[in-house]
Amino acid sequence: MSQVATNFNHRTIEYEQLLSNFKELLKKNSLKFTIQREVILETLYNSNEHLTPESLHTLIKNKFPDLKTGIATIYRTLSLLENSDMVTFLSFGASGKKYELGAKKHHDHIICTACGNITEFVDEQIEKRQHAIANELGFKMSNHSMQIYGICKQCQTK
Amino acid sequence: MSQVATNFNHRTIEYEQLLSNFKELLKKNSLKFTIQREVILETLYNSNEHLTPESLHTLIKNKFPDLKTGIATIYRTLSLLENSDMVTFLSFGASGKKYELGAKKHHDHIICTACGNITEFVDEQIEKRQHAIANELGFKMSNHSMQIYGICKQCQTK
DNA sequence: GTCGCTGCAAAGTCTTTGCAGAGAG
DNA sequence: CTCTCTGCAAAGACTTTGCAGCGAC
Repeated sequence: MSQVATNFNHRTIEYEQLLSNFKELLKKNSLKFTIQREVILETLYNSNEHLTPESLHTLIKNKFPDLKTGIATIYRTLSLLENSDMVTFLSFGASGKKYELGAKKHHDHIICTACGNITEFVDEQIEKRQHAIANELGFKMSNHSMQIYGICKQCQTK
Repeated sequence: MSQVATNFNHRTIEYEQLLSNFKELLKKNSLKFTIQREVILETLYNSNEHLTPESLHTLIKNKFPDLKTGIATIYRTLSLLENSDMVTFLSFGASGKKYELGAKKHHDHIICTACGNITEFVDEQIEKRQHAIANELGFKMSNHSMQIYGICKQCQTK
């Protein structure tokens, strides 16, 4: 186990669970558990934001300057996580892909077009209708997402 | 007026309306109405698909081989249309941006992850809830979008 | 005639890939 | 010890920009 890990400050039962899922996934595919992969997962977990590959990279470089993590590794790990459904990417607006941990409960997003902030929400009625619609159209639904765009309270008062 | 235009086969009142909005928009900004811009608008209008810049370019090259429309012009025109809200882009899945005319009535999308096809739909209940949610969260809603991902009927039987 | 537009090619971004050495199992 | 990972740099894919000649008005 890595030295680095002992520096993390937001370790929780939830995170331990996530980490062990990840390790299991790796083992099942004869992949290796490396410091880089751990740091990426942990950073995604500890961030409240939705991260781009670039911002993830910067965060990691700042927190672990000695690790010299390459951007290519970030991309490789994100797509590994994405293919294993541990992470979901959002591609709202202009600014490229943003990633979030998919382990979290399903939710939708409401995005402020002024400040770029993203708030999460869930609405049961909408969830139900989405299933109904997929059925009506003969689709076998695997996933869904919804975004509302607007101006948030704070930006309205500015 | 261009020679080219007389070749189009799906001219409708709706299209004429769209075209005249476009011309007005151009005039207002002292921009010029060119054959290329006309062809792009018309091709977007006549296509039932959601087009990528690349696929738009190919369509146009095939239909008007003499025009030698450059890909750069496609990009420039799409972003002009986008900034004027005449066109909306969707960025589902992996395959980059797809554009659709925004003049059409609002609708959501259900996407087959096997064949990539996109079907449009509208659901009143969902529309209502979206407005309600934005209100609850103090957002001034400007727009929203929803996607359902799954496997379509045809792909299920394959 | 003026001034914006276009195609082309070059330059930018963002993302992926090849490779040789490092490191997990 | 084996075989996957990693960082680096080079290559790709996609998009934007600079420029000189063309064309709408």
